[in-house]
Amino acid sequence: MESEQAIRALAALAQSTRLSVFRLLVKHEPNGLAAGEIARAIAVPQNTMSAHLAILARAGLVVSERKSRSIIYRADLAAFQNLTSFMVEDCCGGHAEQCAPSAACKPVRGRRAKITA
Amino acid sequence: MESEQAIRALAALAQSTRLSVFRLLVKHEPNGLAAGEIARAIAVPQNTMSAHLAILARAGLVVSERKSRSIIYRADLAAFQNLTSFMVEDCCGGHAEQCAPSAACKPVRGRRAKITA
DNA sequence: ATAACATTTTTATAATTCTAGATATATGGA
DNA sequence: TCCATATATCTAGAATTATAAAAATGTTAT
Repeated sequence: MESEQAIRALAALAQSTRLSVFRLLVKHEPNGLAAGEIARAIAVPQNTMSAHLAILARAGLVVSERKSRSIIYRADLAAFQNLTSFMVEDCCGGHAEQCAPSAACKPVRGRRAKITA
Repeated sequence: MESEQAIRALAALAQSTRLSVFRLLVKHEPNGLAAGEIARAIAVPQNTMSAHLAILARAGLVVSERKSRSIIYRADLAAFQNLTSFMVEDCCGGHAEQCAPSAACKPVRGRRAKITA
């Protein structure tokens, strides 16, 4: 992952409405939720929500698919995992065993995340 | 973790200088690095860096400790892990086994992160 | 006490982002 | 075709944030 993309993803999540949306979509995996339902659930005007969803999509954290009149949004969990792995890359200079009793350094049980699905 | 604190942490990381600092400090766990060394390593004026470090500290992502004239900064890996756990809380409505082949939903092997060290 | 060093605080300007009203586009049904 | 529904785009004012120069604070050694 490139730094620029990581910044985009973090900036997308660093806003209360969008963080709520992402967490809501994580809960609704793997079915997803329509844009209108999301706006209603979080009580935000639909055009404002549309702008927020576009930012999350551009950051790669959610994916969308049209289904009849609605557009269904889903959280991209693999993208999220790539992001967190990027942030703790080369933890403790590559000697994760020196780290505190935190699993942060080995987010995918030791191997480097490379999930692209 | 509260949403407000998560926003603070994400906003802290959503800036290129600060993201570089955090990743640098993750690499240097568990020893940490002095503020001046960080500024030099990332080639940023020391007062600018000081402001960025303060933001990371206020977000709880780094901790500092004076050591003689220098102030040593360290990444707080447990705080980072609490953050990522918060973001995928109740993943797939609590049925993580329904999720994609991504470990994002089980960041601490199933149990909920509660590390405070 | 004075000087040198390490870091933080104050301050101001420039740039970016949030929000939502108005409007536009796309889909499905009568 | 005409209408209702669902979502996106345009736009602009309000609020927030990044940056770094200047000055202040705290620490160690002589």
